[in-house]
Amino acid sequence: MTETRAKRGRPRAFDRAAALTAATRLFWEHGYEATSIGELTEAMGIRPGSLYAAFGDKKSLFKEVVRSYGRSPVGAFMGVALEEEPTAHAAFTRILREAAVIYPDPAHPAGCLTISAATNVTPQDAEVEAFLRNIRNENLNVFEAHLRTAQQAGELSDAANPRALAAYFAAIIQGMSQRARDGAAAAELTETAELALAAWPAA
Amino acid sequence: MTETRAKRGRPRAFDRAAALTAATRLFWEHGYEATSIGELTEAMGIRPGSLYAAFGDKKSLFKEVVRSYGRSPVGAFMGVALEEEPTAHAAFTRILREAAVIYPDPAHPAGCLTISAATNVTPQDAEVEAFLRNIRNENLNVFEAHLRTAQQAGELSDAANPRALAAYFAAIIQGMSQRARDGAAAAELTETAELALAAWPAA
DNA sequence: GCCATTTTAGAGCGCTCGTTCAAGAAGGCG
DNA sequence: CGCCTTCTTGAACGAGCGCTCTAAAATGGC
Repeated sequence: MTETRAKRGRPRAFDRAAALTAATRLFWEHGYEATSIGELTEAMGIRPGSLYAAFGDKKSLFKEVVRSYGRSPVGAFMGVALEEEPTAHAAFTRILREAAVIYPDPAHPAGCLTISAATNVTPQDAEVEAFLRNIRNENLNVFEAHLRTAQQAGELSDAANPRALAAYFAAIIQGMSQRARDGAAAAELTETAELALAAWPAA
Repeated sequence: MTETRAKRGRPRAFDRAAALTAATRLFWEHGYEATSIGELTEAMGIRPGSLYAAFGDKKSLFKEVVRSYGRSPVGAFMGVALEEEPTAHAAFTRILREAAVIYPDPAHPAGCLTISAATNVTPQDAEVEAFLRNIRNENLNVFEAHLRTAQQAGELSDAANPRALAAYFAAIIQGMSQRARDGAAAAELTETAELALAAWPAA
């Protein structure tokens, strides 16, 4: 399913990973419904038949894009910070500071794909909207769990509310993504990150 | 242009304001492109010809919806708070606390129309996206001007950065709107608002 | 060398989109 | 009343949508 070497049949003439990257860029920039199959095939350098043979329908392609994005450096930096930093405070500090630099990076479309790629959607694509919403709410649960663990370890004041703090960080991150899409530069977002960190409960 | 009494000709058979409200609800819920003329005419209780005669094309209708929303209680609460509260701190406290209650209010679609109604858009409707983005960035400028004035009046520490503080509040408000659309209740958003207010610079 | 298998290119499917048009209906005004 | 103006209705326009189909082309296995 992942990288099975085709034995029989005509070999694929295009780079599947490169095509997926091109699709990612389009969905990231314009969102799910505002990206047409025609734009996708042109950017991916293939014809519709090849797209449907390699990725299934548009919905499947989008979900594969989202999964691939979640494994990429830009999409996974939060999980990496939570894993690598020794304390919760260090982890969230790093998350906000990195988001401030990553979100407006001109090397890719602004903001976070998971946050902004399926916000305006027709009723028949509500499933796609829910797919991303579930990821966002699951990330919030990861934040909460991490903060709760930190509290039990004594890193975080007993008076603090892990769920409330997690929701606060989720909101500021989503806001920073939106601001990046509205043109905010890394300098502004870094100031926002520093101000946001003032909410960390006093020891 | 606003409410000119029609003198000659067949009178309009529908309530223009009620139709605008119905359109507002749809655009608010699904966004600009994900709302079709067919859905609009059905919700407004009119036929396409009547829509085009009364509101112009889809873009014009949307812009009128946005302007009308900006004059409604839900759309204007920030400006009201800035105008009514005696200090900048009181104003932003009120803005965040009210947003926490208004955004998830089930009496209307979740979140802020200006923030979320044109985020995913095809290239040919980029103008509509820019129309909302300009409003958001203009609101940010209003925040900054208000904070700058407060600083000159001695309400805000000289060490504070009005632009950075304005951008921070803009980000948290946009994040709260997104969280409301993701299902966050007033209780969670109120906690977020209180945490966000911790960023206010010490006197 | 042929067959089975897979991918390719390109045309085209049914459907919905935003928008327009022609004809009829409903009021004010002479 | 009959005219002028405006609104309503319902059908229809061209364009683009997601997706599929047919044939030809390109490989490995026998």
